[in-house]
Amino acid sequence: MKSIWFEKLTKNGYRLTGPLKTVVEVISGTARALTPIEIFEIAKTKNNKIGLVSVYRSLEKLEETHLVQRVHQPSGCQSFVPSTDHHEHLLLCSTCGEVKVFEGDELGDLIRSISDQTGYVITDHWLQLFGKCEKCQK
Amino acid sequence: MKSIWFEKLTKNGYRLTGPLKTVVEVISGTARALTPIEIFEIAKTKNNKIGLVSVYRSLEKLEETHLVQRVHQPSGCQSFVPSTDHHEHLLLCSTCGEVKVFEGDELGDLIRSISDQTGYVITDHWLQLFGKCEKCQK
DNA sequence: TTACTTGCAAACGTTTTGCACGATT
DNA sequence: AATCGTGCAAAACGTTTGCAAGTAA
Repeated sequence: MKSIWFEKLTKNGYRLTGPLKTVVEVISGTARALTPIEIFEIAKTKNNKIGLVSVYRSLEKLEETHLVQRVHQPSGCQSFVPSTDHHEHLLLCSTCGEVKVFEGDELGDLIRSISDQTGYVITDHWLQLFGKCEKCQK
Repeated sequence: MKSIWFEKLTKNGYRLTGPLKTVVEVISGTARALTPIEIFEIAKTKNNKIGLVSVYRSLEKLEETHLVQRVHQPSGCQSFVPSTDHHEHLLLCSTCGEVKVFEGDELGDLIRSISDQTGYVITDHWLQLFGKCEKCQK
């Protein structure tokens, strides 16, 4: 997984430096949405020279390369999760922060109907589900 | 409309002060999502003594009373729109920021199926559409 | 060798807090 | 009269920027 990330980053013209590789390691290997500061804390255990600024700059590059995306939650909108090429939606555990991805929504009819009613040209949509994962139900 | 807002705020134990009333006037009378600073700027034209801090504190009360809600957009998550009692979704114009509200999503089947697949208890969902309003299409 | 990236420090913009004064109930 | 809300100033917070030094290509 990491090597695909590295390849895409290189293809986008970014240099594969220590800090960027560390951030990739941290984010690509987690199931939870992480904030820049959480990423920084974990990254420091792998590379104690890394600066918080590099985490922000790495996130910019990863977002630009569509390898990560920002997650919006009632509690805040600073955290990031790995992203994929295809259109997808998120299912978030409100308790532990675990994130699952799903596809296959049947929003076509709804979108067409809202578009007809409002005259809007609809270009994008966000769908997110919130709940409790199996572990956190106990 | 404003008087209903005042009533609900009073019922929640809040005092009807000048700044709060001004913020209600501003938000209840707009079709656009407004940031605290935008609200402050408009509020000053109606009450030049109002402070930005009061805008923040009024928004807290209005959110607590479920009269406004925060809007999440790719460009940021600081703006607010009037809210209603019933479950609803937003349609946003990415160009002018106009917000329309709609109900009646048919997400039940999808939610049940995702719940079965993942073992999550799903408690809430967000659905937002982005597009261009009729004016901004020209 | 060149140009991108780094870490640090400082700047920035938004939001929150402490406090004495003022206003609502 | 009691308590809640105000405005101001200062602090806190997350994020961005400028810069000289370091490093990948």
